Amino acid sequence: MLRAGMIRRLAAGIYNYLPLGLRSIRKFENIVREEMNKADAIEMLMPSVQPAELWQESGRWTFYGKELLRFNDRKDTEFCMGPTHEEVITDMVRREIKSYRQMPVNFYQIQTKFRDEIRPRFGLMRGREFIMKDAYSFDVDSSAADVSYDKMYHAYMRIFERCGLNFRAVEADTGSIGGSSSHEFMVLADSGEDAIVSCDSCRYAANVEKAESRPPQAVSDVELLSILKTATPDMKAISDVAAFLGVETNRTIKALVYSSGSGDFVMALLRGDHELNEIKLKNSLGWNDIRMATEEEVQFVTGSPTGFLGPIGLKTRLFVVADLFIKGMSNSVTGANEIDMHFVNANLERDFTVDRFVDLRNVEAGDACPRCEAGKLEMWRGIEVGHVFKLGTKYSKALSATYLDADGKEQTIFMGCYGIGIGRTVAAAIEQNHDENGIIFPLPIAPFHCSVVAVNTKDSGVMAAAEEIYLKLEKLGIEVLFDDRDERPGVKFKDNDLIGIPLRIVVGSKGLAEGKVEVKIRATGEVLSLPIEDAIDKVQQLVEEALKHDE
RNA sequence: CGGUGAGUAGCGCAGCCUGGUAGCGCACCUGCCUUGGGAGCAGGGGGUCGCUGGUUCGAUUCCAGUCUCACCGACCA
Repeated sequence: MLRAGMIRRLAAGIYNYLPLGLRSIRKFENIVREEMNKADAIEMLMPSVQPAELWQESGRWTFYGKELLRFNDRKDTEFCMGPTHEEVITDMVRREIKSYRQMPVNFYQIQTKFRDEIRPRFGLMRGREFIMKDAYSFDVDSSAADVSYDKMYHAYMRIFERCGLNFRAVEADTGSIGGSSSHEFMVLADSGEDAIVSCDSCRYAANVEKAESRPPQAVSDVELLSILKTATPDMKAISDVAAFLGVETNRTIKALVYSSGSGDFVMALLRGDHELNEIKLKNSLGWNDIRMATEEEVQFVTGSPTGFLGPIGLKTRLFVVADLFIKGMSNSVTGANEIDMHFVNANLERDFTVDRFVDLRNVEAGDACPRCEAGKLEMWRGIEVGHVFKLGTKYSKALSATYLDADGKEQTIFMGCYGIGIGRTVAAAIEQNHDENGIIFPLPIAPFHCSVVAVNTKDSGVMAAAEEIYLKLEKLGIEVLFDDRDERPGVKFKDNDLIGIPLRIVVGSKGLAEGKVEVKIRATGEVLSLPIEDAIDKVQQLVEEALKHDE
């Protein structure tokens, strides 16, 4: 986008939207608006500056951390730049909605938000200031909220389908927004920041952060060998230990110590060749924060340096959670909590105990699908462009947003919230659709549908024909960019390719002598030499086809 | 916040080690020429060398501090 002159950086993570970029953004906004309206959501606009007291009321003033940009006004009252609007909308709704008869209702807005990201990058993909569509639904109870959620889910499907994007809706972790369940909408692109999996035979799809792993049936009747303590000098990594002892890494158990940041520690056990999913661990413990324990902390709680940790012979009482796969393991290798020592033939129950079994590992490509018998998981990279949440009563309770039901009893409102990163979606569309010459915009969000290039601006015949075509197309409601710059043809072609206009009509003196112009389709590279009127018809037909969508 | 690197013309860079009044490519302006895939020739404009202080007769260059940015890690639509 930077190269194509669509945006320009003003400060770290903060961008100017140039005319071309803005056109694309507006295009997408309008698609979002149409589909939201169609799904019975009502547009409104909330301020980007929000009072601290609302955030204190919901408890997120302290919870949200540093990416909430805070500041004081002249009276020293605290404010923040809104990173999201749950508090504001809930505050509004608790004043306005009093009766079950006022629901269901869904409000949305397209607003600039600000999150003071630690590390903004990739242009609009992860800016600090960004445009977002957010919607909030309010319902009388959980099942009504599910209906609202489904409506939004399907509206989102339509939105991204209309943009011609290759995407997946996946189950996701709810992060700091909270709530009971959520789906993310992921545009598939190799440069995506998120890893997602989908089943090759059923409809299961999830973010790797969330994706469930299915352990194999526990193998019974394995002869338990007697446990042995063995010297493993300087063997810290699982691969080293396994190689040294001559076993596969999947016969080893690795132990990791994590800290809540507020004095709590936990030991997590995983099969040696598996990877810990910190989010699963965090959620299973109900912690707000999680980080790996430091070398000193590990020494303190286990009495051993890292690299030789295990569940046997811990120095202090430590809560031990184990991945589900641990259940099925026997005669395993594990650290002895002593420098340069490991146990072999360690067995659950006999040699060590586990406080809780939880799904802790990251799934991998090829894993069995957690939902169906036949399926295997495939892995993709994706860019998160939309996210829908069932919030339940998290905010309505905190801010006491209630209504009176048919019996006149006070009830808590059930909420849902639904976001789409506007700028990010446009950026993701480009990420998914480009080649070495530049952007290949899907027509519905391209800044223009078609361009008209006059090869030689000094040739009055060419200019007249080009202008005529331009005017005729405009009259047909097609968005046309007229490139009448006095530049060499090569320059104009390159620029057209770069900014990704889907269709291009080239008017040159040679073709014009035969009454023909050229229509080029950016996506396929297809070139058609047609008489002027046919070319116009062709463009109109292609544009209509691309904009068509189910009502 | 941690690690790394960089701030010199609009953009990309050189110069700095070994102090002596700043240069290259692209872009820009003028003229000629050229017009189907980023042409050519000639001429021209443009810099408080990130900022502050120090050393020195003299600092883009050496020293100290400071700010900003980029890349890599933990957070996120």
